[in-house]
Amino acid sequence: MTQPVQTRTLKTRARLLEAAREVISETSHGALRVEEVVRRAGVAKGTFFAHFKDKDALMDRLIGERMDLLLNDLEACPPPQSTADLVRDLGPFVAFMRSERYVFDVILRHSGAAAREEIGPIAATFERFILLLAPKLAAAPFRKDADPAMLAEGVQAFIFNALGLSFCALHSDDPLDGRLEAYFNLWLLPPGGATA
Amino acid sequence: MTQPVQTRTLKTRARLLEAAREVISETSHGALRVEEVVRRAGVAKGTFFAHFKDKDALMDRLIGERMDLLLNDLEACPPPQSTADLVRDLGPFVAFMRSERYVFDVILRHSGAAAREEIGPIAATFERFILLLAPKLAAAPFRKDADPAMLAEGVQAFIFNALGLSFCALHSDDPLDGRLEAYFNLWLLPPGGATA
DNA sequence: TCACGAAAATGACCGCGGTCAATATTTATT
DNA sequence: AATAAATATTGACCGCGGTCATTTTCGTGA
Repeated sequence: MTQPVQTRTLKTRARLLEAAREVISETSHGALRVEEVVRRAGVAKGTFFAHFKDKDALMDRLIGERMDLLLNDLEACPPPQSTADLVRDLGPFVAFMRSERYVFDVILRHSGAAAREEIGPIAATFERFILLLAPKLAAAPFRKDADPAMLAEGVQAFIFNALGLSFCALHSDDPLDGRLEAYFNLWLLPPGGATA
Repeated sequence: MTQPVQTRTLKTRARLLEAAREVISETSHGALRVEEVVRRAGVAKGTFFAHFKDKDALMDRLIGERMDLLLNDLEACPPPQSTADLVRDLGPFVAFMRSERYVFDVILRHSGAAAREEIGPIAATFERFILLLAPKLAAAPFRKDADPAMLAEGVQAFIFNALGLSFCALHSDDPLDGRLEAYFNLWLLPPGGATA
């Protein structure tokens, strides 16, 4: 978990990560078993926990790296011209977060920094999310009376809220998108706009 | 978990719940072990799972009932005259949610209905939260251009967000309250108010 | 009061995450 | 090259949530 010195360490860790990615690609995040990962990596169970504090730490890393890739795409988008644009641009990112209930749970658990010490990959991703979204919101035709970073934090909060509510009865995406857009309209647009 | 018929069933369930409350009051929610609960209740382990789908279901019920009591107090409050008032009135409710990391996690996991079928106690509490808060917000000197229920949902979202962020570095309550008030100012007040 | 079907309780058992003292391997030192 | 110190690996073991075939208890009708 700290910085390794021996090449052996790097090799082992890489094998563990590769095995984990393999398992996930064949099944799902929620179906991953540490015992299966170490079996594929050809190491003992204890070795896993010498490299990752716990199973959650592995998930933090794997899910974090996936989210980071999706943020690259978001970063490449031009500033949205409407809340509908914003919802669309956020689509893949949100889709991954709701791809599995287990994934969403892990993300929730790590969205705030887990401890003072080290900021985990998922928490870092959300920091990046704010940093990346704020200037886009500032460049968009949205309200100008608020700190863009704060507006971005609100967007994040509404995404979490909508996801939390959506993980139940409904499975089609439309109600989620609609709900998000309604929130964003109230949060981002100046009053007198398209709000009810 | 469904409606029991025999009085024996009621007795056993009541003993399990009482034992669980006892354990929690002596230790914490996170420290509760099913084996300890059944030991105190004087029943076998399997009996527990005949009464509760899993440990989470027990927690859903116990935490839900605590939240419900706190909502009674919130209900008794007059409409807030400012966002600072609102933050103060929400205080006990929020304090319980952040009393333990484990409690917050359970609440997050159950804040949306777990399944189409039955709405759990915690999810029901949040429905009540919206229903209860909306008219108060409508009666408060806040923005009038939005559905009060939606404003209440936003308040909920910001609470979750602030809590998620607060569960890490800081332990004093001031930054949480301050953060909440800042969110509420932007979300609830008409522009041109006290916002930056 | 006895018998019998239904509901409840039992506890041995399993899966899986996580631990740790013992062992093996690498690196540093002379 | 030999030795010691540091680091990585091992796998038997534990804790605890959850299962299920079996047994016990309860309600009901003859």
